[in-house]
Amino acid sequence: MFISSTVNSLDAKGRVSVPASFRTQCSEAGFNGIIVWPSLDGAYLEGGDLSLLDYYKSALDQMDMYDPGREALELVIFGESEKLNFDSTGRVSLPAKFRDYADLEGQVTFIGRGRKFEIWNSEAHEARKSELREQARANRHRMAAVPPPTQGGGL
Amino acid sequence: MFISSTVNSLDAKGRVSVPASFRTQCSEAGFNGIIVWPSLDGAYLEGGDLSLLDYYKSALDQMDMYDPGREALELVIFGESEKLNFDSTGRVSLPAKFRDYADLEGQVTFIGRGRKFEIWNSEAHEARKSELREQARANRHRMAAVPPPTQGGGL
DNA sequence: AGAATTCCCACGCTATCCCATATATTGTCA
DNA sequence: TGACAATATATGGGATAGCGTGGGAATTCT
Repeated sequence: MFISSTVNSLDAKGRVSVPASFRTQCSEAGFNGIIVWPSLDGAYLEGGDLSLLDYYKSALDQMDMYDPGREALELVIFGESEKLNFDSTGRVSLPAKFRDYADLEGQVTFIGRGRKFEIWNSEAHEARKSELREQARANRHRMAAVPPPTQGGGL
Repeated sequence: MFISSTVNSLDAKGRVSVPASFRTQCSEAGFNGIIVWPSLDGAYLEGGDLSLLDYYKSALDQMDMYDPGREALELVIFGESEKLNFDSTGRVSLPAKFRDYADLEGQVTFIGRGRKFEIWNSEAHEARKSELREQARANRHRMAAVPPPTQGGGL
């Protein structure tokens, strides 16, 4: 599971160290790197290990082969993702299109989210943090109402 | 799996470099090249590796042998496909009928879709991108909750 | 022969690899 | 407990190999 937050710095070549705990997590999944894609919900990136794509593939294979919804999902999930290998010191280099999309430069924050994680411009993430806490506070009572987690979870 | 998108340029001779990650994928499937055919859904090409044809064959074998729909599908899928070999630098040369069909010249975009990939005129693909994301957003909740994949995951 | 296709080599750019240094964390022993 | 050593982690920069691209030579087809 991806937990905790870390802020690391993006260097001039577009490289950033992936937090060590995330790295071991990913390598155990069979690929020495991470899968990254631009979020559908805002100006930040999402990432995970290889098993996440297998998971999506299984889910999509259950939909009709020419369902337009399936086609759109495949194009976005697979078409906009990148496999980024770790170098010998545990960094990945983020393609320019991703840096632009999420406005990344200088400090970058990795935030664990269980099955996946998010990558934010550190300032932007700080800015939304208090709002996030309020929202969590308002919703905390709903937690008891839901069944225990099933495997998986949405995009 | 075919993931990520790349834009490469089509030269005066009708040649285009296949993205390196797609190439290794295809070669591992046993044929040093790609399978390409005009899409049934629009002015673009679809492609994949050798295993994709097996996949379609299995799917078609589940239909009634003399179902006219099956005959049509077989004729289109197998009849319109071409096997395109890589040259020593990893390019294929797209036949004129394909370039015309998909209006390809100048910049060309390869988009991974998991089991297969699409080849678009780059401008045309850029134009549909935002709509695609919206559609994916609207459909993502339809992805079934499946148990995590066992291992590997075949295609 | 002419046209088109395929093969082959050469260039430039970029991403990747590798080593060196800085910072933080853990461990060991007096 | 405190100081020092040893390990793990993060960062910076130079060297290198891989990839995409263009163009010429060889081959095939008509």
